[in-house]
Amino acid sequence: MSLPPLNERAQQLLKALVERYISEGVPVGSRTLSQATPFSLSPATIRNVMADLEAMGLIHAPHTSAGRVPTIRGYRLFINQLLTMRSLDESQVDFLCGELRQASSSRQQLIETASQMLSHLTRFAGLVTLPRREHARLSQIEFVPLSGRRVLAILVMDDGEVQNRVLPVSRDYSGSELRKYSALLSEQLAGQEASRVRETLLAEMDKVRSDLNTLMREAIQLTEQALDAATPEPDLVISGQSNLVGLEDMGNLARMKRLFEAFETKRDILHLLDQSERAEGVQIFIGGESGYDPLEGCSLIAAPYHEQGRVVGYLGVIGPTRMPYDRVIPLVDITARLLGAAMSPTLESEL
Amino acid sequence: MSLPPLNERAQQLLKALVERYISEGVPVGSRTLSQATPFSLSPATIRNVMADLEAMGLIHAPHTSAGRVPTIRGYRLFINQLLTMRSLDESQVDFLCGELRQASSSRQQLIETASQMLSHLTRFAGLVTLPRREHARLSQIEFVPLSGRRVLAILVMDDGEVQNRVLPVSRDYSGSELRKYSALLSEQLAGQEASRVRETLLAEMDKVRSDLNTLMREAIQLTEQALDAATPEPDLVISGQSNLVGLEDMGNLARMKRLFEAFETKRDILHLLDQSERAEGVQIFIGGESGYDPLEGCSLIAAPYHEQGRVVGYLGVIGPTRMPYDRVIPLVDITARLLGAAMSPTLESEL
DNA sequence: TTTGGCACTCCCACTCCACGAGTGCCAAAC
DNA sequence: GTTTGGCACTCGTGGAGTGGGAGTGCCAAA
Repeated sequence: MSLPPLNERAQQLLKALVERYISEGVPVGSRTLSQATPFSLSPATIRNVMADLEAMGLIHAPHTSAGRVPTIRGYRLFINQLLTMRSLDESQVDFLCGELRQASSSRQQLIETASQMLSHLTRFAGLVTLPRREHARLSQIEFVPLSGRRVLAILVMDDGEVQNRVLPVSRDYSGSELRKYSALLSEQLAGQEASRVRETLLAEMDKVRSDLNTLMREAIQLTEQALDAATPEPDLVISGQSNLVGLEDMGNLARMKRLFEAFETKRDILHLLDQSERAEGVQIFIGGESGYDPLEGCSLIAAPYHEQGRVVGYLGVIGPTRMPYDRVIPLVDITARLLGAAMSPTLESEL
Repeated sequence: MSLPPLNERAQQLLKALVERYISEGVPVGSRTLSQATPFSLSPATIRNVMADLEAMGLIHAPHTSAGRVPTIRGYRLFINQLLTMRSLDESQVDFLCGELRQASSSRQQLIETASQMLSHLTRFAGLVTLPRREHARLSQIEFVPLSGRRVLAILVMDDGEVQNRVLPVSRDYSGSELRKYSALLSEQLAGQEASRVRETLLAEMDKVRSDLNTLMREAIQLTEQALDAATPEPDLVISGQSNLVGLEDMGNLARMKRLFEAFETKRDILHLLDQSERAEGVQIFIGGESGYDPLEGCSLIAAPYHEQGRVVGYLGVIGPTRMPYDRVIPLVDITARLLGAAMSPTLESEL
């Protein structure tokens, strides 16, 4: 697969070509490149090199008498080895910081702000997954009676996250009865990780099965129902989709339609983001590289973000494959850090 | 403005023309119309009538030798006076019913399902506003201590709606202290309409101002903070936006971009929906009729939906102005009714 | 190994043209 | 007075043809 390593000159020429193509959006010819490059080589020499690069599948000519355009493999090599990052615009970082700080009172708001910032600062689409709450600790359970054989269950996590759900039940419960259950269970379960609660419940259930302690039994049943109902789908906040409408290099309408369908489904994009689990830093998916069709012509720049030192979600940017990676990558990186910091107030000194 | 009323024949011709244009999407000529119309008139006669219709601003020729296309005024007349509704497809109604029933356990789910159904059944974009909860009654207030001088306030409404918010506070509160406040306030406020609670609080505050009853004072202050924070923006759920991508008669990309920006902003569309407050039934906004630019080329079919006999929100469809009104209008109508029924379980017999 | 030269290819924008659909108008027919 | 057929006219559409320009590959000379 990987051919003999490129020599220095070929690398520099590829770099110049990709940069030029990204900034201009037009196939790059040998003449152009000979002017834009530091070693003064004649167009003819450059043509020879370009022929090699094409043979290696790094660049490609749309037609005989056009310049060259990077292939996906070319972009990949460029990003992995040749890209020199731009330093972040300080005013942008300040802006980002400020907006996140302002939104830091609510988790939901924080996520939405981060997504909007990503789209606003890149002029592409911003994505942020909602944080996984597996490791949050249960702090309190409340049951509230509703009319018509329904009970409202409220699970409060120690970080202020609240999940609630209406449970259909088989008989009416009084408020005071439910308060008893709440007290009973809060005592039993408070401080446990939500993911552990189920086990504890099962164990507890075993204990009381033969028992005639129906009170405890009902309490446990209610809680199980609540847990079942309250485990939410992982979700995704997308902003600035409209930025992608009418970008000339997003290709034809049919492709754009598929992309927007993917935005609505969310599922596949979430799945893709999860793949960046392995890596710690910024990950880049180019075009349909990952076998995911709707992203053809697009790239996804993604990074995990942390809370209390644990990866809880991902954020990123979707834009055309021909995007200024040198600006976008650092931006995604810093946004992930800042969001993490904003979500872990005790560790705010981290940055 | 409104010229002498059209005679029967002109009306029928206009009707035929609009129907034809909606189904074919191509300017309609006199020859075509003469074949498609019951009274057998020659093309020449029809041309005379069409000249009249054009003079009245009801139809319009894109260029000299093209057929005619309805103007906005033409569509308006068609919809108000000439349109014959199609009866609903029974299998569609069944489907709709089933999906809504399945989602009826959660309000949020119900809204999302309704929106998706609208977009799925029309193949355009579906909109549903979140229900206004002004008249919901407060059922319970809870405060939960969090780390770092933060308190979580939870407002539970009697219909199972829960609003919660993290409040930054000036000192740490203990759980037992907060429980006292909860009890105090729930007693005081439970059963009141949320919109009234603020008044009550103000009155109460007056009473205790000079008093040294700091407990009550703090409780009131916390509640006020919670109320301030918990009044959510009215929001809008949009589905099937991608259905509008690449619809040939949505015009150019720039227009589509504006439309998608409007979808992201939501505010203006919400505002527009609110205008249908006056009317009880289905309302139709054609193109930029309402002076709202981004909808140029589109129409909005909207209807209010009810809960317990009160209008609490709106739903509708956005599609190209050239849409099959005879199918979409009844669909929006029935969806509004079904959603209302699903949200008012006690009145389920309504349908 | 690099370079200049040269023939070649292909896209793009432009023009020209024929065709067809549809119109407006007029005079004849009903 | 209304309806109709006829006719000249207009205009968009699509295909063919054309010249220019950009860029290439290859070759022979430096």
